[in-house]
Amino acid sequence: MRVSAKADYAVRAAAELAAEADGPIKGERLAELQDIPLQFLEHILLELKHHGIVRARRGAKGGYWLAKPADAVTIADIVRAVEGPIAHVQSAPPESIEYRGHAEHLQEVWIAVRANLRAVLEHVTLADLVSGDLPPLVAELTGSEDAWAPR
Amino acid sequence: MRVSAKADYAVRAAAELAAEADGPIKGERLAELQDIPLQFLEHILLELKHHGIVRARRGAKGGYWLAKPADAVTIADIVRAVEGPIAHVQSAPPESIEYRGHAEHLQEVWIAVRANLRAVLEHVTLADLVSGDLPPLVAELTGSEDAWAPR
DNA sequence: GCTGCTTTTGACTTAGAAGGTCAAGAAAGT
DNA sequence: ACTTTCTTGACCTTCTAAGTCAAAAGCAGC
Repeated sequence: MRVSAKADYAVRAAAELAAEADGPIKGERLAELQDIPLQFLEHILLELKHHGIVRARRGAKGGYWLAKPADAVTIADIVRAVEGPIAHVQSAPPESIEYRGHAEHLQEVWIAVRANLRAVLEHVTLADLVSGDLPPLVAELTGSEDAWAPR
Repeated sequence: MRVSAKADYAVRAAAELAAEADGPIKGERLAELQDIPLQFLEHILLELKHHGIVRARRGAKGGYWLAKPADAVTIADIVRAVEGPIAHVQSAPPESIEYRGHAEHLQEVWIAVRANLRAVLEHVTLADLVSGDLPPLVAELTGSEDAWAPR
C-alpha cells in the first residue's frame, strides 16, 4: 500500500517532459530539475520507453520526449509501467482470488480498493498535473481538512 | 501499490475471530480455516496483539480473540498494524513531501489517492466483512462491471 | 570519417522487506 | 507434574528497491 521511489520519480520526470513540449530534454537536465539520481533515472526512462510512453534519441542533440500528447497519458499509465499492475493482492489480481470461510467478502473489499485507486490514477493526466488544473474528484478529495491529516 | 500476503492473512484471520465471538480460537485452527502457514500466522497475531487488536491466552484452553467488538475494528486498523502507514510515498507521508518544478501538484494527487484508500479501508469493519453487509460506498464500487476488469 | 556528445544496455552491488521455518521458553489449565 | 498453547528470538531464502559502474552504440557537426 505504498508508492515506491521509482514510481514517484517516473511521474515527476514525465511531468517535466510534458511541460517542455518542444524538443528533446536530456537525462541530465531531468535529473537536475527533479533531483533524481541520474543513472537510476535513465533506467526508469528506459522502462517508460519500452512501454511506449516516452521516446528518445541519442547523440549530440538527443534526449527524451513524450510519445503521446500530455493529455493522453495518465498517472496510472506511468505507475503501471514501472510498478506493474495496481492493487494486486499477494501478486495476483483481486478478481482471481477465492476466499473461504468468513473471509468470503474480502474479495469485494479489495475490488473496491482497486476501483477507488483507479478513480484517481486513471483520470489525472500529465496535462492536468502540469497545469495544476486537477479533475473535480481530486479537487474534492484534497479539499477536506481530513485528507491532509496523518494517521 | 500492492497488498502484501501478510496484510491479506491478517484480515482473514481477524474475520474468523470476529465470526466466532465466544471463547478463544487456537492458532492452529485459524491456520486451517484460512489455509495460512501456522508459524507465520502466529507472528502476525503477535503483531496484532501488540497493536491492541487481538488478545491471547496460553495454556490448555488458550487461543486468540478480538480485543474489541467486531464493529469497532476496521480493515485499515489491521492493515496499519502489519504494514505500517497507508499510501506512503518513498516511506514518507505525502503531506510532508515538497515537490519542485512542474511536479508541484503531484502532492495533491497522492493526497487524493490516500483519501480514496481511506474511504474504503476505514469504513469497512470486521462485522461488515463477516456479515457481507458492506457499506454503501463499497457496494457501489463493486457494482460496476468495470471494477472487475483486469487492466 | 573523425570526434564528441548522449542514449542504451548489461552487470553488479548493497540494504531491506517478504514470506517463511525452527526451536527454545513461559504461562495456564487439568 | 504434565501437557497444551502462546511467545519470542534466531535464522533462512528469495525478491525488490534503489542504486552504481562501465562499456557500447547512435547521432550530429565539422
